[in-house]
Amino acid sequence: MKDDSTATLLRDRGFRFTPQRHFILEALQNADGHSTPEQIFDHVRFKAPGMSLATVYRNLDFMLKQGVVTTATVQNNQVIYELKSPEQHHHLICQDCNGSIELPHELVDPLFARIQSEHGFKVCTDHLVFFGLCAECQQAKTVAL
Amino acid sequence: MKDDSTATLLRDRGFRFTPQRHFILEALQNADGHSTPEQIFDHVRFKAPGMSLATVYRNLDFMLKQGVVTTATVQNNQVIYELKSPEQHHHLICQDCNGSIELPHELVDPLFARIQSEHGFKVCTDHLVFFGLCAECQQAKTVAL
DNA sequence: CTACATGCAAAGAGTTTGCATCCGC
DNA sequence: GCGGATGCAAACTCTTTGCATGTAG
Repeated sequence: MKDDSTATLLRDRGFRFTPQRHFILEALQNADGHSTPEQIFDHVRFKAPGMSLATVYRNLDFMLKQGVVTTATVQNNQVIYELKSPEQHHHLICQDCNGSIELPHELVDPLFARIQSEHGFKVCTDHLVFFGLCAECQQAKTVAL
Repeated sequence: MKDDSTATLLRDRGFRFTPQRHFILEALQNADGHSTPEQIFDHVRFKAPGMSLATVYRNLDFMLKQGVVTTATVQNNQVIYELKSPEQHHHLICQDCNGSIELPHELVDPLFARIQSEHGFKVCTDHLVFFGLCAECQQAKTVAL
């Protein structure tokens, strides 16, 4: 359970580990990869009816500051959250089936290195999301034509 | 003037080339790289007082559909627009000085190729924006410490 | 003259905030 | 019991939409 370590972490810093925070973390664990605040709220509302959407927003922001979650802004102007994991990675999201694939940072790093060497620019975005078509959906598209 | 060709394009398709559209294109040309709807509105309001923000939104959307402009969603959850240019490129935006650098697609393409070969995933995002620190601001940061 | 466009204002979606109350530690 | 956290509702920002009017071609 990711919960326990996070609970300890927060308490050590003088914060509390409330049921609400527990359910939010749970939602993030269940959604493999990425969740919008709305999706998290849907999960959480089911577990703890009466819980407020404002609490979801406040806690996502709070956990972001505490380094428990990361965020990425994606195409359709939505913010997604995910649990921060030890190895840095990114996501490929299929615009047809909405499935998500993890992309290890090793593939992206050469690009960032070239940007640094050729433009002197240090990329700070630590979580990228690329939209496109997964193998199955590409296939489906080709067949359909 | 980019205007002329766009005017012809739109008219050929049965649309009009209004002064408002002219000013919006002008704003996009002046802002080298990227503009938010708000920034475009600021430019345009100066040239044509009385012009509506709704018109800016409507026309950005319209020109996106017509293939005259492209869009990208960036970090702080803002949408930026830019004139579609013949060679595909991306942007590096400095989070300190807000300056922008063009990144040719050639640098990004190897990554997309690897994503395709290793994950069978075809990336469809055609305009990326990476946030980070430009050379000068990195320097400034280092000195400051 | 006829559709396409515009301006205005109101409506929507998504997110933040103030304040009284609650509850983890 | 204290100070952080929550719920509720109102406020705020960004964007879209309906409708009457204007205007490019």
